[in-house]
Amino acid sequence: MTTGTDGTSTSEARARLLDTATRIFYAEGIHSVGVDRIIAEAQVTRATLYRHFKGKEELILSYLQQADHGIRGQVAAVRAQGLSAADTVRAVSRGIAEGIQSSGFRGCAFLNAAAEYPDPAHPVHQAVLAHRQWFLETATRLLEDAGCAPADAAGRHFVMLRDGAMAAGCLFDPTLICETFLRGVEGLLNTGTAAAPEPDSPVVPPA
Amino acid sequence: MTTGTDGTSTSEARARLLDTATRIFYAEGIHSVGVDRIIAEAQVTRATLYRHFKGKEELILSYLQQADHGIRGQVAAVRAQGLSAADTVRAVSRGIAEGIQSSGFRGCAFLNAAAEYPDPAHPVHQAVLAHRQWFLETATRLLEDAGCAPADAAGRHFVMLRDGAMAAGCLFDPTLICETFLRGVEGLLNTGTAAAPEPDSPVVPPA
DNA sequence: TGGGAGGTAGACCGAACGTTCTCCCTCCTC
DNA sequence: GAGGAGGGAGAACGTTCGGTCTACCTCCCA
Repeated sequence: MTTGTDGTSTSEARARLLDTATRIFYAEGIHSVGVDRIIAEAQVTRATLYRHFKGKEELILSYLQQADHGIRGQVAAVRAQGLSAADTVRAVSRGIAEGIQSSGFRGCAFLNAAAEYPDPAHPVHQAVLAHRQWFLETATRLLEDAGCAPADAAGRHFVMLRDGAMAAGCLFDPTLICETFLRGVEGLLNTGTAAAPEPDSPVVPPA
Repeated sequence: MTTGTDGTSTSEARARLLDTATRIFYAEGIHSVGVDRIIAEAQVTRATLYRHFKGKEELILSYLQQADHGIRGQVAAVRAQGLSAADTVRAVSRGIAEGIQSSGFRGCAFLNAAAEYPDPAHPVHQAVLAHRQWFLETATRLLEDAGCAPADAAGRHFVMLRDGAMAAGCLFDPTLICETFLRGVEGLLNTGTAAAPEPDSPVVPPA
């Protein structure tokens, strides 16, 4: 077994295992898929699975880690284009929209995983939180550069639109979802952020 | 066994079973909860479960049906107050925000169920779609009455904000989520809907 | 010329899964 | 007072679950 720069082991069988797990977990969910399915479709034996992963949970975490790397790479690629801040936001949003409209789209891997692992102490849930924290910070920074103020509110607004679009993208016409999402982003860029509430009428009711 | 007006059987044991299933399914997910857990916490025997439900799937569908009734009732109660259309939208939104901020909030029962049942042909998935169709139509009608045009786009925008808020409400500070959501709704009511895109630059990229 | 790493093949474990079954008790109603 | 429905108690069904195990093969490299 060779060892990659990040300390994770690499091998053909391991890659096949992780790719298969990614495909099936994303398409069908996590709890409903057994390791038997995965080793059968990856064409490896049980022993090989447990040679590379401590158990199913480590396979799930690797799946999410791979998804996280993919999204970070996508954002980094857009930033590397050297567009204006607002156009960078637009390009990232278009990338999200393309994902939603692509065949096999099944929602956000992280939102789906969180739905299956609600316990905040569970490693899978924490991996979701970590990814979302990064995404919120990244979005907030981009919108700040694009002149949106307050940037925190704009970033949260952007993430909320994205979450809504990703969640509904496989439950409704993806074209209309993307149209709504991209118009929402455009509105966010144009108005800076949603109007602040009047000081004497808090928008948030007491709990 | 007595029979209710809607054709479903009613009994104390059945109600205990459904309430317990609702509580556990919502809090912990569906696939990860076995019928053993439910019958133990409902303090009934296996025979009683299978006397009232054909199987676990019928219990899941009943759980979603109960949630659907609850939400429809909530909206109906708001509409019965005779507020202006815009204030009706605000009141419904405040109700959503209160739910998000309540203890034990675990996201949208329907989005969570869809994450566990991605197959569009599955009865559980179809129950989710049916609920969402009703909600979209209801929101669109309310926003149309509130003067938002085009109402379709406004309705989709509202549902997208709600989905985003519900999905993130248990993954981030609920207070901030609600603030963002309610500001977004206010912006939607004020501007009618997001700005239409320029005719020569479609917001939706080709697939 | 070894020996370790990676892999295959397949038996096996205990536990949990959803489901069905029999037996018996207690009400309520005709 | 007979009968049926609702429910309790619990054994048992076959299947699948995640995980461990032994045995053997094949490279590659020291």
